[in-house]
Amino acid sequence: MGRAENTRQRLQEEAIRLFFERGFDGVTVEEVAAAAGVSHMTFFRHFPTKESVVLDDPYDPILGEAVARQDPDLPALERIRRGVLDAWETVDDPGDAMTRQKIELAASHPSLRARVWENNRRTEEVLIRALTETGTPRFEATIAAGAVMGALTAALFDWAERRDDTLGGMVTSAMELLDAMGASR
Amino acid sequence: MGRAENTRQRLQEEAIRLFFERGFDGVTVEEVAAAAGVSHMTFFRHFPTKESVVLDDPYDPILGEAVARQDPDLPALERIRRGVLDAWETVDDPGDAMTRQKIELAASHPSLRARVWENNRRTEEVLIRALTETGTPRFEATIAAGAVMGALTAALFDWAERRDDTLGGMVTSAMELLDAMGASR
DNA sequence: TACGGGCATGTTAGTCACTAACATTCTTGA
DNA sequence: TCAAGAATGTTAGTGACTAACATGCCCGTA
Repeated sequence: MGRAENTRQRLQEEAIRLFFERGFDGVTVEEVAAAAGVSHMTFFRHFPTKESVVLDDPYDPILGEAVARQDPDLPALERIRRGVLDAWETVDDPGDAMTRQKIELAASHPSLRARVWENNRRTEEVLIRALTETGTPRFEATIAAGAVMGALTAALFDWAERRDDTLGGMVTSAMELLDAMGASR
Repeated sequence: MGRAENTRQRLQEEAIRLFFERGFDGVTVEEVAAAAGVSHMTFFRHFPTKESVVLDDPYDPILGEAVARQDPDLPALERIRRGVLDAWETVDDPGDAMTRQKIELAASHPSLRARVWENNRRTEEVLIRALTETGTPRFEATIAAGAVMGALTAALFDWAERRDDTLGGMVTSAMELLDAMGASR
């Protein structure tokens, strides 16, 4: 691990620790940088915004590939739904303490939640591309991607507040519910 | 219209005009305030953030009531879907120029999009309440609300970029698509 | 009409996220 | 060992937003 990588990791750990202790607004970037033993400029060289030190998860490519892998004859919503479940199994243990803390933090503060949605936008674009490249009309792909990401994110924030299930269990039951919802017509 | 109301409206009109001319980042709050003939403090007394001068639409209660009105025996997703369509008809002409400009602006800039999502959160809570009060389990209501708002917002941003339909037409076909998606199992 | 109280606004002086420009110190390969 | 080049530091900003306090304006009432 190079010097930069090491600094980056220290910044992230100290940031999350401090945000948990005193809240996101209760800690300045200066303080995070000081705790990691660097100046505030170094913080911003590693993370473009204060929020991004909490939210830096690059799931997108895995998700896109998993969706692209589904049977093209299935409806769009179903392909994304199955892709999400497949991708979930691929990822190496997202149930660790650090990830849980990040999700809790993200759910706890407006400006962090807002960034989560902005990240989702990138993910939605990946999903839309995976679908349209296999024949789904663009608008349909857009709606399906929005619906799944909306449901998933709502579930994630709900989970962060209540935590009465594992992360994986929550994702699975969210997708199952979404599946069952359409079944009544 | 009182003095305050008048100031507020001037601020909003000047803000949207300037944001369109020079971009959201190309205009400072100072400049918006100056254009409206007030100081920057007055701006912040009327709008809590720079973003909120663009995003101040209180649809939520109408939507909540429309959803609550639907047949409780229908599945959650379907009740929200129908509620959205009903509420759309209730609202007095949301297809006017100002609204269109606001949506275009909102779609055009990351920090504005982020606020849209944060507003959606309030709307989702209203939807969840309307559903749970008529017997839908909480988690199911959460997923359904997230899915519909996710689909709707994705459609809205897509529309802002392409504008090859009316707003109302887009909302209707988005809801129809969402409806048709579940139909295949 | 004068006045008094409350509401809308102004002034000033901050804090904090974030950026640009330039200087300094490590680190690494030839 | 000695340059690059990478990583970091320093300094001086800009701009969103806040707190505290001062001023001006509009209203009903005496």
